[in-house]
Amino acid sequence: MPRPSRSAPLVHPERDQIDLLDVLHALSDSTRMTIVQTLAANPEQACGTFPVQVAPSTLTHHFRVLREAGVIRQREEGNRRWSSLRTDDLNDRYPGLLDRILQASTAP
Amino acid sequence: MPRPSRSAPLVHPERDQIDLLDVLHALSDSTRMTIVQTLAANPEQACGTFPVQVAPSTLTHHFRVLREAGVIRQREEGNRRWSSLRTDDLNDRYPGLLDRILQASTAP
DNA sequence: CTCCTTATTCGACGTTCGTAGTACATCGAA
DNA sequence: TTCGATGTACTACGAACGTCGAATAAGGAG
Repeated sequence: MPRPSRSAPLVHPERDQIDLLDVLHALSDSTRMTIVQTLAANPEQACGTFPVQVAPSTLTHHFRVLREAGVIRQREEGNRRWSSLRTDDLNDRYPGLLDRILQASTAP
Repeated sequence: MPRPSRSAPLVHPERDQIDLLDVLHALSDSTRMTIVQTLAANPEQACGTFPVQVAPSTLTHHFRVLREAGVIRQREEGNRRWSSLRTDDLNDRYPGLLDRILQASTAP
């Protein structure tokens, strides 16, 4: 099936359904960590504007992993898909976790 | 090869060599998370005394993943292998990370 | 010494993962 | 309308993962 656009809405877990192990797994990949770091600096960003060197289909896969883990939220606008960190939801469910991980990701 | 005991020492990464993505990956498995939670409550514990329902060889595998990620330290004493959290090393390299993850792991 | 406990290595199995190529649908501009 | 840009779905493949059983080795108790 091609891109469903308006027919099939994007799947996002509820705040209370976010699973810690899924979050940790989602963040344990270098490409996805780069995506999250980029989103931490830019509140909202289109898919194709991330500094990663992977094929577009691979990028789609990583965005889905992050989205289904509850780390990011995606919304469609025209032809683009905008991604943003679910900072509030994550801070509410796992206080301070995201900040610590992002801080740790900058260690040498 | 059977257990090398004294010949091949256990492999532990140096404090500065601990990689965040390896840590997150190590903690993204439920069995290993249970191990870490148990070690957080008990300072040192023998391998066979953890509340997990897996085969001994599987347990050995999980301990190796945690050890090579730098999450735990293992030392041999007689016939037993004692495991402990590398709390100081982790706190020094990634301040607060372990505490946040452990705190998050208790969320309903 | 013999036996049991502890924990390992090895090999095997299914599953999941990261990656890419191809085809395709949508949008916007020329 | 045509065309390019954007991003996805599907498919496939090799690698890594979680799991286990069997064989093995070392230590401790009898």
